Amino acid sequence: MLETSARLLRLLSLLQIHRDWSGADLAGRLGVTPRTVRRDVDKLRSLGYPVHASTGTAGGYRLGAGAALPPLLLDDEEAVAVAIGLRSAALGSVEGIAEASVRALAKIDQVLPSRLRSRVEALRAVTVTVDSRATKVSADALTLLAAACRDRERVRFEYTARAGQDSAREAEPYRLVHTGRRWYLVAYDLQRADWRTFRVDRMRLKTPAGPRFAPREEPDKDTAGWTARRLAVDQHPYRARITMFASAQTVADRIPPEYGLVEPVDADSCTLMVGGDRLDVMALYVALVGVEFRVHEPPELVEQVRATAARMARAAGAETGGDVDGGGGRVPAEPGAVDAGGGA
Amino acid sequence: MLETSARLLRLLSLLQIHRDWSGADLAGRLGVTPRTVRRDVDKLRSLGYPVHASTGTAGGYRLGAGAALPPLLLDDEEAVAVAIGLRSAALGSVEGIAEASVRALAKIDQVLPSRLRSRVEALRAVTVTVDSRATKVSADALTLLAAACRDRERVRFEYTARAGQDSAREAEPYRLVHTGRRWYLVAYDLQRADWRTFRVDRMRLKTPAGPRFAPREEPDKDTAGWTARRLAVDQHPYRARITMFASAQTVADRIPPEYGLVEPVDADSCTLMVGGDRLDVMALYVALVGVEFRVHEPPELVEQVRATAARMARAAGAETGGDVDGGGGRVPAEPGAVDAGGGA
DNA sequence: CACTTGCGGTCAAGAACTGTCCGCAAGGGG
DNA sequence: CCCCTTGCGGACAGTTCTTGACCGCAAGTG
Repeated sequence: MLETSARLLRLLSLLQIHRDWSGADLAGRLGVTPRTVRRDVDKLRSLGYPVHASTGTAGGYRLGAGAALPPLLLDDEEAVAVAIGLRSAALGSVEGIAEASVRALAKIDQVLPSRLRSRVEALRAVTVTVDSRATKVSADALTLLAAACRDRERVRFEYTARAGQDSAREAEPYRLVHTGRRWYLVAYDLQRADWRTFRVDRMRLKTPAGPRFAPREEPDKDTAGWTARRLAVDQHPYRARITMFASAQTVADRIPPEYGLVEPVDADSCTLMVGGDRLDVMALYVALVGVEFRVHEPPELVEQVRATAARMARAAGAETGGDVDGGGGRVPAEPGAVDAGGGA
Repeated sequence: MLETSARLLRLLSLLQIHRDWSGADLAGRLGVTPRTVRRDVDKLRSLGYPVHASTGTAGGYRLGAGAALPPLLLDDEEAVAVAIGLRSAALGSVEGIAEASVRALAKIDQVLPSRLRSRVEALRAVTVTVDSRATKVSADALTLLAAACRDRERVRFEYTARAGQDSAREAEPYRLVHTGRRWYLVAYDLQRADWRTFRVDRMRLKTPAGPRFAPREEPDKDTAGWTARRLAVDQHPYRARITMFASAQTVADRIPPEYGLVEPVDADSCTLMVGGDRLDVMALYVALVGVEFRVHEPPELVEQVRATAARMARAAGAETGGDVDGGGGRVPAEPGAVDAGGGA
């Protein structure tokens, strides 16, 4: 019944706009009996959304934090705010979430009602880019490229090579990589018949996008991904080599794929290569993986981890906000290196 | 059938992560026959989500931009990006969406899985506030207050008055208002037994939140809202008075409620009072309402509107990105004022 | 022209949904 | 302590919807 499915969505949205609802309230809003509301709540629960309920005078239903983010139901204002927020995040003001921002932006951009689009556009027009060091890349170009990667559509563009000469290119885009200052596109260049990375700020996209392409089988299992990660690591001012005392699979599952290169050592440990612009950020990120680790280089990062650990120790007993489980495992000693646990 | 509703949600999410899907693909993913997929697509359509379809070799289904934003299904990375983006937007880096950002933040905060919470927290920790002029208000406090307003929960806090003396307060929170530099809470003060506005940066919230309260009936229909808007207008460096040639209801429907005061004049026109920090932003916002208007004051804004209009004229023929419909209506002449149309 | 893809009608079996009725459990206030 | 409110869930019966299977049709693409 369409009625039923729609009601589930509405129930989810009601639970998001308000925190406490009585069964009777919900029943009224949804136009069904309280019994049916109870059944619907059960359905949501069995779908994995944690709906908490409490009895008594102050009782009611409330949506809690679960294993997965439920579908987010935003009103117009909120949608505009999200779009704007993502746009600024994508342009690099905040480190480490740029790629994800662009992906989310492409997602919301696809479905944003046009009446809201004009509002976003207007706000964009008056928003100045704060960080003048950042190379000038438009959020629009990034959104287009992200969508092209996602939908496997060829892109055509003019490209200005390092030497200065322009050329017309056509390529199959695979990944978008952000390296703190610049954006790169990892793509298969059709003229050159090989994998290439292009600096987005040197590209001038032609519209419309080209036809769809079938994902190319890559010479080494994951050329595009590997190139992207390699690039992400290499282009940063700091490059770190860290041993993580957990399986490569475990570590890879817990970090954003563009963030670093994971290479297995044995069943219980692996090497993580990451790049970053700021040591403090890198230290926290690595600690967040939640397994035991040891930093080998650079020395600055070793020192940073030491200092952070000390600061945390001084804040002794304070809630550290982490819910990651510390991975167990042996932690061999090595002079000059820092051993650190998870849960930071 | 729970199966059916869940499938609808999954279908919606599939359509969001990719742009073109063939019916057979979707059928495979969802574990049903293509015929059922067609039926499900029909259901989505009748729920208001515009699913476009095209026939032929390159055909398939695609989710388009519709009247309302569909439930947004974000993966972990994207959720973190959204949370971070909203946080920075809420703290005032972008004008005009701060309140909405806080509301959206409260919404996502309620359901954010804890494993993501720690990531957000870590990023927050390393993100420096760029705008040093902004008074120091934590996003956490704003989120808490927004949730308290939404859920109608009393708040208890220490408040430092202008003169400097502290006092313990308990209040029923109604609105959160952002004025470019500062955040204010409009609330009913239980000790004083009257409406008050508190500067958020002078509040020190106590946890946990107090009991829920029944919304107070207000002496004048919408005291809290009116106070909030009044505050929003008054606290800005620029205050504008504008006649809009449309009914007060129409105008009120098209602008964010905190943005300005709308007062009816007659059936076809009304007065809009708005405050702002930047003239260009104000000009765009007013133009975005999409009805004919005339700016009376301040003179700077009159000039700004004039200049913007000229710039747009020079960009003649270019797409202006607006899809708002120009409201018809008479536009009386008045010396020294600027007449401007909608659709800018 | 051949092929792919989406569209929608019809049918019958089966499954799910809903409202109604019931008693039970748990929290909060008087 | 009692009473009220609120959520929980079993049972039942009638209604409704869902699903897969089959069909022919329409519309892009090469």
